[in-house]
Amino acid sequence: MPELPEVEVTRQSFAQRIRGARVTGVRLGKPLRWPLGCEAQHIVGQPVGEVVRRGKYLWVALGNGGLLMHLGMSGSLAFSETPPPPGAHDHFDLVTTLGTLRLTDPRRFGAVVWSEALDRPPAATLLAALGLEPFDERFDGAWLHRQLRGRRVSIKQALLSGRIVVGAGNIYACEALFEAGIHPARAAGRISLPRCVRLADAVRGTLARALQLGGSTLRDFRDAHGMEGRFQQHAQVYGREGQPCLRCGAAVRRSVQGQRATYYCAHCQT
DNA sequence: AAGTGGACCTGCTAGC
DNA sequence: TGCTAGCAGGTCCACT
Repeated sequence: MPELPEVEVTRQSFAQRIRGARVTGVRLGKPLRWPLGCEAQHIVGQPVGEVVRRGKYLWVALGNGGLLMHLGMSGSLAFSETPPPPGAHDHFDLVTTLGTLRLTDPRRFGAVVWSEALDRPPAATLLAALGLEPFDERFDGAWLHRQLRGRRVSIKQALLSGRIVVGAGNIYACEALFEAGIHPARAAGRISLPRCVRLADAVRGTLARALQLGGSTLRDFRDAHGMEGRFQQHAQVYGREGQPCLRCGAAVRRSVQGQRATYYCAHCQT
C-alpha cells in the first residue's frame, strides 16, 4: 500500500503528538515480517524523540535506540489517546504517556524492528541499499542519467527497486513515467539525458503532489488521524485500463512487469 | 554483477 | 448463494 507520500503523511500526522512521551508498554499481536529484536522491558520507560522517514521506513527515536517501522503492503499507523481494544489485524502497540501508536496490517508484510541506532544494524542493514531521497538536491536528471547508464532493466523496475531513488512504488512509478512520456518497458540505460531530466522532475513532482493531497487511498490507507488520501482521484493512468488517456484519448493499457501491474499510454509514452 | 522469479500473508472481487 | 482464481500500495532472497 504505502509509498513515500502515504508514509510521510502518516509521519506528519503523529510525530509532534508523540514527541516527549514516555513508553509505558508494548503489545505484540501476530508476528510481522521480522521479530522486534528486543524484550519489551528494553523499551518501557524510554522517552520518545523525533520521528523521521527514510524511503518508506519510519524511525521512531527512543532514549536508548529506536524502532524502525515499515508498513508493507497493507499497513497503517494510528495514534490515539484512547485506542479501541486491539482487533485481529492490530499487531503492534507502542503505549505511551501521551497515547498509543498502533500498527494495523492485515497482510503482515510490515515490520517493527528495534535498533540501537539508525546507523547501526539491524536498521542500517535494512536501509543500506536505498537510493537518494527524491527531494534530495543531488537527485536530478544528470544524476539519474548516470545511475541508469548501462542498465538493461526496464525503467519501471529500476524506479521500483528503490536503489536509485526511493519512494515511488507501483502507483507513483506509473504516474511519473506517464508524466515524463517514457514507456515503462524502455531499458533504463537507453533514456537520453533530456528525458532523464524530465523523469527526475516527474518523480519529484508526482510525489510532491500526492503528498499535498494526503496520499492515495485505494482501499484502506489512513493516516494516523484516520484521514484518507485524495491522490487516487487525480491518477492519470494507474488503475485506468481501457479508459481514455487524459492527454490523447487512446485507451490506457495494462501490462505486467516483474509480477506487478503497469498502466501506461502507448501513444504518449515512448 | 545484474536480472528474474518466488516467497511472505490475508482480504476482496469478479466470474462461473 | 457459494466456491475459486486472481489481484492488491513492498521488498527480501535464491538462483541463473
